[in-house]
Amino acid sequence: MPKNQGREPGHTGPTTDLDATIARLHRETPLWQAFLSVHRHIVERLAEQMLTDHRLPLDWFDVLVHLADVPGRRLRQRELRDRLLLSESGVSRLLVRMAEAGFLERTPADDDRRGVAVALTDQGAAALVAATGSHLELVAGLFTGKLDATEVVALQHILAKLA
Amino acid sequence: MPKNQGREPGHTGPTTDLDATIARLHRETPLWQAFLSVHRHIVERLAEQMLTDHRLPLDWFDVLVHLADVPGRRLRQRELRDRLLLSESGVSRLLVRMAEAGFLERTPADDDRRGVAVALTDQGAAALVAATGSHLELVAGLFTGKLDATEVVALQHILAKLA
DNA sequence: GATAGTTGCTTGCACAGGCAAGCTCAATAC
DNA sequence: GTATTGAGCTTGCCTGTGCAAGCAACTATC
Repeated sequence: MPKNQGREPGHTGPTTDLDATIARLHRETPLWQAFLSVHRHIVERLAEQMLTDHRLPLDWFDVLVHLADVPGRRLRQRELRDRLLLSESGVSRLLVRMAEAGFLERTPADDDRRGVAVALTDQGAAALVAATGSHLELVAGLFTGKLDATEVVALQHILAKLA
Repeated sequence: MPKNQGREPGHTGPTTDLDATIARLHRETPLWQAFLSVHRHIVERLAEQMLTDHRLPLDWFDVLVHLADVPGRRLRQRELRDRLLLSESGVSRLLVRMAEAGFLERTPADDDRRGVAVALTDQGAAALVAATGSHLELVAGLFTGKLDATEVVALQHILAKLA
């Protein structure tokens, strides 16, 4: 690997800056890179499995979970937006698609006539119930299950500090 | 919170299934949810900072890092594809855009005339050098720096088991 | 209560990504 | 050699997302 090509020793130039930058990256990011890598691979597998086994995009599953998790199985669109970390338009169109597919119902909110209330349908609930089992199995297989009790506790602690 | 509405006690139906599903989700996913949440928030902040402070999408920065990290600052397109976890077409168009912006050069590979070799330009190297400092600071601020030495080791260990 | 500002949502536009089809070149079989 | 298969990359089409503009309804101030 040619370093500092065609430079007298001691000379400082752009190539040297670059080498220093690379060195810093090597020193300071492996942990973060590992975190990213683990995340990517698990999410990829979860999404793939959800889609092939249940014909359900993982995002849709997430929406179903959030809806089911709330009293009355019903949320304002705005609230979903917060939980999903999606843009307003993104949520809007996502929910339209899911409503067209029959997983939820969009009705005008009763207390605010601009607003839209999103309610889980029976079909949505059924899809959620059907998909959850194998999803949790895979989460366990790829994540939780790979760690022993001590590590789980440690990770809980660490993630709490990072949140 | 109304549960089991309009059902005699002991009856088992869809609502009960749903409740059981929710209960499982509550029991089995909080760790995974925490992981997802931490990942999302950090990535969001890193991407935002990279874009506003350096007019550089985080994906582009990643490409620059991978290119700079390799002897000769040059990679086959196929190799980048592996490291970036992107589809072939995705990489192709991403690299075209970055080449148009002057960050890298796409030339035919010398050993394989179908292939494309991607080489870091001086401008690309300069952009990387300029952006890395504040990026690493933010990574430290949001991630590594929030953990003490023991936790770092623990997390390394955990991520290695998950990889 | 009118007026101004804000909030919740939708829509037009632009852009990035995946898939599948296509093209060129390489490798292998014969 | 020729033929077949496959690898590396690009392009057309479709989908999904964000941004900004727009609209309707709510709130606050006067």
